[in-house]
Amino acid sequence: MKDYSLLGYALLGLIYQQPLSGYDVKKIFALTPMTGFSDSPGAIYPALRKLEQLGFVRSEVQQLAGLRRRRAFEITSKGVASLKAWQNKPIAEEDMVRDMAELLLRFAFMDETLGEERSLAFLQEFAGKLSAYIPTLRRYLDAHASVMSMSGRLALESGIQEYEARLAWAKNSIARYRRRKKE
Amino acid sequence: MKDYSLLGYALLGLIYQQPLSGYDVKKIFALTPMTGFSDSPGAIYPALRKLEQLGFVRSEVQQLAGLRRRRAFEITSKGVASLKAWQNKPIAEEDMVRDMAELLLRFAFMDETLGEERSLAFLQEFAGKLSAYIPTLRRYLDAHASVMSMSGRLALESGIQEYEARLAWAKNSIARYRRRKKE
DNA sequence: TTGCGCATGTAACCAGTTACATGATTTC
DNA sequence: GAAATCATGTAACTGGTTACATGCGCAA
Repeated sequence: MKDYSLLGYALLGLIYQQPLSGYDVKKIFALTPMTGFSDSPGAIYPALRKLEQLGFVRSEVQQLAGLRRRRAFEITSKGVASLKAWQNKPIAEEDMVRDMAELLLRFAFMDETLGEERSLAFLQEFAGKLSAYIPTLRRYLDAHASVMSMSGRLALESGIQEYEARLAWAKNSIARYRRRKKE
Repeated sequence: MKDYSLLGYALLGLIYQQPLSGYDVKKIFALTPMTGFSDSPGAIYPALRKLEQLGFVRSEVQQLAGLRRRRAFEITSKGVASLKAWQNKPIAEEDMVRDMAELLLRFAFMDETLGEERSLAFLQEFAGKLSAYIPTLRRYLDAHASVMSMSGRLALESGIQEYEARLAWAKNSIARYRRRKKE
């Protein structure tokens, strides 16, 4: 139930959707926009083992006719509970600063695990935190712009605009969930 | 000259601007938007040591009247060369996928180290790579949207919009450098 | 005189990287 | 029968995390 690595939760989220082998995961990380995660076996196989030791997944070696043997992992009820708990955590300011990717990952599987109602609530919380955080960055920039180089100012500006883009995205996404609810 | 950790280059960039102690660095990481870097001593002091072993910085213990002793680090010519080489590397597609933060960090100190002309060229390269990369993500989304949950689609959409925001930023920044050149 | 901020460090642990290693099956 | 792909693993290393540990100087 404790904090676990981002990779661990990504695996849990994927395996929640359907049982997967290490190689399946490798392909997903290599070929879909879930890049950012390494597709190296040295990352994936030990992480799956770890999840198994924790009792979050169980595995079974399959020897299907004509196919190579593969070890398929499926999520356990304990794993589901851990995944949901992680997704349900309140959003900390820290997460926004250090780990935007984690927040997006928490959200990515949320419809499936917690339902659309909860996804909407998550977005509202997210938008609220962003609205509070962005002005602190703007204030910093305004106060220090005069002593920064142009590239330094622009780099900071880029960071701020990233947050603004996320906020716009969140608002738009909220609207989409609301529209869907009405239908 | 080899690849070194992001933290290492961040330290090099900061120390390039002015000599710093470990505690100075800690404050910067804690109090400025250079968050994302841990301000824990267990991260900072060993990293500074490592840079010193590599010959990229040198340090000196200062005992100023009335003040606690502090070890101040300053960059060496070898450190400057390493910093510039890192900033000058061509932008790889991989960097865009895995390490946007690294690209922004390379740019953040660029005016000071390489000059505005080079900063402009970097932005042009960056914008070019983004323009090529974004459509591949869009195509993936279009092809797979029908089998994804709403939260899944939106999470991917969020990633794409982040890249679009960076591209808009880069174009706008290019215009700013150009305007400045004319003046 | 207590406690806070300055200031520097070490040690145990852990996750991920790179590289190595193996072997079956399918395709050309 | 060679090469590509499927498929799973291990081992050495490294960088960062958390937690611990120390001690000075200043202000209340």
